[in-house]
Amino acid sequence: MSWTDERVELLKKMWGEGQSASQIAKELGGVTRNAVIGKVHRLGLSNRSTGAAPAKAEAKAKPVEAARPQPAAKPKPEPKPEPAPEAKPAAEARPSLPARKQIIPAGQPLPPQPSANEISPEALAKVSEIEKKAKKLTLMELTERTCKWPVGDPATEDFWFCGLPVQPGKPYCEAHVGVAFQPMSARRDRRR
DNA sequence: CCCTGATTCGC
DNA sequence: GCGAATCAGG
Repeated sequence: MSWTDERVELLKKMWGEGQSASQIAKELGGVTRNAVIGKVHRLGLSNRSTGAAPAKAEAKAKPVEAARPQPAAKPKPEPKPEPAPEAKPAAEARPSLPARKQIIPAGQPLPPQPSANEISPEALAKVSEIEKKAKKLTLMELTERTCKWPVGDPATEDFWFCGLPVQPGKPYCEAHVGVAFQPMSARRDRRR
């Protein structure tokens, strides 16, 4: 794979959004995170900071990158528009709702979320506890080693994945493994 | 150990 | 220019 215009563009975009090099590499495909980082540096956009530079000791006297040969064929005069958020489909008109009410759908509410059942009270407590510490990852941010336990209502903005370190070999973190994999013995409750 | 970006240097 | 290897952290 080579750095085509499109790929470079995506790279710039994602890097600007604060995505990690490895995430960008995965998205692009055919490149490693090293390649991404290398390209980032070559493009001269390694510094993500906006003015307030960290206390890094710069030994090299690097003036300012400026003269970029641009053959007036690119309708993109602006170097950096701004890290605008992704386009949202709908669901706006929510400037700020600090005291948002609990949205409890009627009938069969949420998708089968194994919790909410009668599992080990301890396990449940554990879950509700760690969910506060969850990293709240988005779907794209999940990796092989991040807990993929969904939290919240997918139809809402209050939806994210746990994201804590997974239990080796499992798709979930320790706490969520606890509620995900029931020995199916604690559920002899048949009559209802 | 998992991850992050930074740098070097042979290609 | 490219990116694997390596370095230096968290």
